[in-house]
Amino acid sequence: MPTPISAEQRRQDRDVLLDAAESLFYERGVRAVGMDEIRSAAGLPLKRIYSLFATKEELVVAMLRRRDRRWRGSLADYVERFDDPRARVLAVFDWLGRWFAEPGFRGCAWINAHGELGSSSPAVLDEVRSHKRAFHDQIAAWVRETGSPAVEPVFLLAEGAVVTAGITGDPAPAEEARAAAEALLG
Amino acid sequence: MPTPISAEQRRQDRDVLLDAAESLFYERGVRAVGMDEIRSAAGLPLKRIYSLFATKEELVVAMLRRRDRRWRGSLADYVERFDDPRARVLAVFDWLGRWFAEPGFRGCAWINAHGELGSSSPAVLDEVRSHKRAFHDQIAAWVRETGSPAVEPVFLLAEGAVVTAGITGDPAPAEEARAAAEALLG
DNA sequence: TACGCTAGAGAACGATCGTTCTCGATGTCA
DNA sequence: TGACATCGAGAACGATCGTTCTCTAGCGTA
Repeated sequence: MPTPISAEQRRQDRDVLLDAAESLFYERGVRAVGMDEIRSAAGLPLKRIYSLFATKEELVVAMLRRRDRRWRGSLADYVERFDDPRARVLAVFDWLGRWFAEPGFRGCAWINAHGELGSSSPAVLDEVRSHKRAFHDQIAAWVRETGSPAVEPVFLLAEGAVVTAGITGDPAPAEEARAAAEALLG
Repeated sequence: MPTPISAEQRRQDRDVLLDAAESLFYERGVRAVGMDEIRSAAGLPLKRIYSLFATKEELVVAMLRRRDRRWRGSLADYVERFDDPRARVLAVFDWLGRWFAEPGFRGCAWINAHGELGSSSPAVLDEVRSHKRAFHDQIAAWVRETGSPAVEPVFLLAEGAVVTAGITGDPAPAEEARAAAEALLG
């Protein structure tokens, strides 16, 4: 066999590819970014890209899935450094506030993907719904620990803050939502 | 002059065109819908379309603007049939719940447009921001009438409910947000 | 009636899309 | 060393995009 590609090389290429795809898709939207641009950003031959993901749609789904793992992992890491259940719930909004203030923040990648592709790609729709369900359940578990029944309001406040900060470019909704959550937790 | 087009014909064509564009864009996203499809849905020659709007982007902006007038008008009509300030704020969520339950509901057209075009079209971005500001200010005025300072939380709850109902397809967030608003108004 | 203009229908244009194919280079095994 | 499998680079493909152009039909005016 001449020059086969190692499993490790594949994993590494996959990561590089997903990095490029994620930042381009997030920045400009999915349909606005062509495969050629992803290719040049990733520095990978098109052939290799299509050997890793058969279609652009698969690449989008894989990118959303990896982003979900990282995004929710980072959130959990931040939140669970606190011991007090109430502090944990409020920490969610602090974490969101930091995220909103990051340069290039442009709202929620899943909400954006849903608006653009939700009606034409069942696979993307599934991925978006499963991310939102997971985020919801994460919040629900933390809220329940406080003994408060305000699970849904806290989730809706978080979603509202993400969307509003994404559109206005102002991270203030994180603090506003945090204050409201504080009041709702009682 | 041979067969010139009356101002009234233009207005009527404009409406038919915006109707077709609005439903197609809302249903499938902007980039997913081509001008030819809009043409056949509107039953208008391409030439007329481009005499009404010079570019697709202008058509999108005009469609968002007209939708904003209608959407906020319908909300205000519903809400302002109530006299009690508190009832008015809660009525916002009832109105949202009815909207969520409509067939074909697919979230907020402005949030969707923002995710898809916000980073590539300044005109669309402006339109989205101005709609959100107007909706925010509408809610703010109603909340202030109750004497409660909970302006931002009520707005964030509404936004969170719209986004969540749009993704899950379940209108329940309207009631959940309504209950939370009720608690926050005190 | 003949002319001038505009509207309609849709072909055409150049660009770009996602995806596949070609082809020469490269390195491995018999 | 020679045969061959696989790779990278990017041309090529067919489809589709937004937009413009062509051409004919038909009306209003002289």
